[in-house]
Amino acid sequence: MSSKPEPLFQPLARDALSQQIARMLTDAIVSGKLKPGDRVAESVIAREFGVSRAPVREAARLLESTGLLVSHANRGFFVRTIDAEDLDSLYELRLCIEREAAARVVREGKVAGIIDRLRAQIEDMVGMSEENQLILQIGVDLQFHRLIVESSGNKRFVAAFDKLASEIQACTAMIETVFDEPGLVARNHYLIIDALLSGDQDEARAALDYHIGVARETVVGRFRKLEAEEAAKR
Amino acid sequence: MSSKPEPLFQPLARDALSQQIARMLTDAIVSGKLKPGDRVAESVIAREFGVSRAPVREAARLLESTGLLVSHANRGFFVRTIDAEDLDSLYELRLCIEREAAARVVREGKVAGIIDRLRAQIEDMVGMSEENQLILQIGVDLQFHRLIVESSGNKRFVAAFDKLASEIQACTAMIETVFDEPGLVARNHYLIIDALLSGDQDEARAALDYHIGVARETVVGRFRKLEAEEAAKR
DNA sequence: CGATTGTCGTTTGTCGACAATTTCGCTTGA
DNA sequence: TCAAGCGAAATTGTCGACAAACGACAATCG
Repeated sequence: MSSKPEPLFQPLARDALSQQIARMLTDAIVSGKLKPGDRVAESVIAREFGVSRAPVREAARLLESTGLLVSHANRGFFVRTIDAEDLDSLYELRLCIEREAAARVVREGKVAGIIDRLRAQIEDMVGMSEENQLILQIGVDLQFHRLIVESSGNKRFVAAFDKLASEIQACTAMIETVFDEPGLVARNHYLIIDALLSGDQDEARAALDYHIGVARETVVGRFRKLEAEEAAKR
Repeated sequence: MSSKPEPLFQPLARDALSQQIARMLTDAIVSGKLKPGDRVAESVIAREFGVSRAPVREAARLLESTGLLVSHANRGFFVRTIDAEDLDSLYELRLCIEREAAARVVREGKVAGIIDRLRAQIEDMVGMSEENQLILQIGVDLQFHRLIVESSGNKRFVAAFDKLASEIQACTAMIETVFDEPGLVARNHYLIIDALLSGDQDEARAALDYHIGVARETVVGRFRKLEAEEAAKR
């Protein structure tokens, strides 16, 4: 017999049901299958998955802590509605974290270790952009930024970023085709790479100020427009 | 009859068991009755409160999302252990948020509206410091900073700050008598007020850089020392 | 006809029980 | 003596059930 038998099967996903359900729900929200304001009734979800309400409840509480769901006492869970102002706050916080993370990456000379992966992710983005895979592109985009945050070495930055990212992803996915020119946003990430490579902390900060500022204006602006249309409708 | 009937009763506090339990547990942790690494078994807590495990479980999940507890699959909840490096990350994130919040408070001219409350809180701190009510003083200290964050108008800042604050409170409470001179730390807050009143964003940022920097060095330094002692012991 | 009250269905909050998993003391064998 | 293995006890993950709370609509009263 082989001393190290090639594993015939993957260990099957045995994390708690609640975790699997949380993932499913997250996907449904960030991909827009569940829309802001939609009710997420424990009993309904439980029936659909064929499980009891307990794990669903836990999954919901988990998503509540990440901000994707909100709960009203005795009335259950709803997909978080988010207004332009709130989204703007979100971007402001994201900016705080990401610029300092980038500064730290530069300060501690960790750019070289991630530069290849960053480049690869930009390529991925460009590709997806050309195929109009907007939602996937947003995912990779956030991965790119996450990688910077991650290699700052500050675990709290990462945790906070992740929390924001899922919400930003959900919001950005809501507004189809935000961006004018295919691949433009993707390629703009090269400016960040340049700034990181410059070795100047302030330049790194400025690059992110600019980059996130553009995204912020675009997405928030779009949101305000949607809100205005919505308000005019009634 | 009065057109707008003066409400005769306050809505009575009827929050769920889980919320009450969460509060109790939080108190126990930040006051140091539960120490980092301690096991928090659902069944034990449930027995003590005389309730079933469900609300305890939910309370625990709530505290997990605030970072006070951690859960290991199939092994339950434990009071979060925190090392000096992690605490340092915590302070770094806190600094990011708070300095930008302060800058925004200055930028939007909201200083006047809170200055009285800020002063009152410093007085409270001084009083508690003189009575050696360290834990209470820490609470008011964080309230002071929270007030600044809150009046930045950025709800995300507040949410993130709250999450950090509970952990910082727990950690600071662990190390008795961190501070040399009674009332010194409390009175140092006047420097922040001065900076806010100066109307200069950068000055506000600098004041918080300094203030939080001192706290960071003190608390983290103390933590490192504790860790070293702990390591030497074995 | 409008406002208040009663009722009903649905959903959450909580419970006690069972199955699955981990932990720990004990035995066993080298 | 000590390590590995086994089994009982304790603990978590999940379940189905019940009671309380909520929202909506019908019934009642002015």
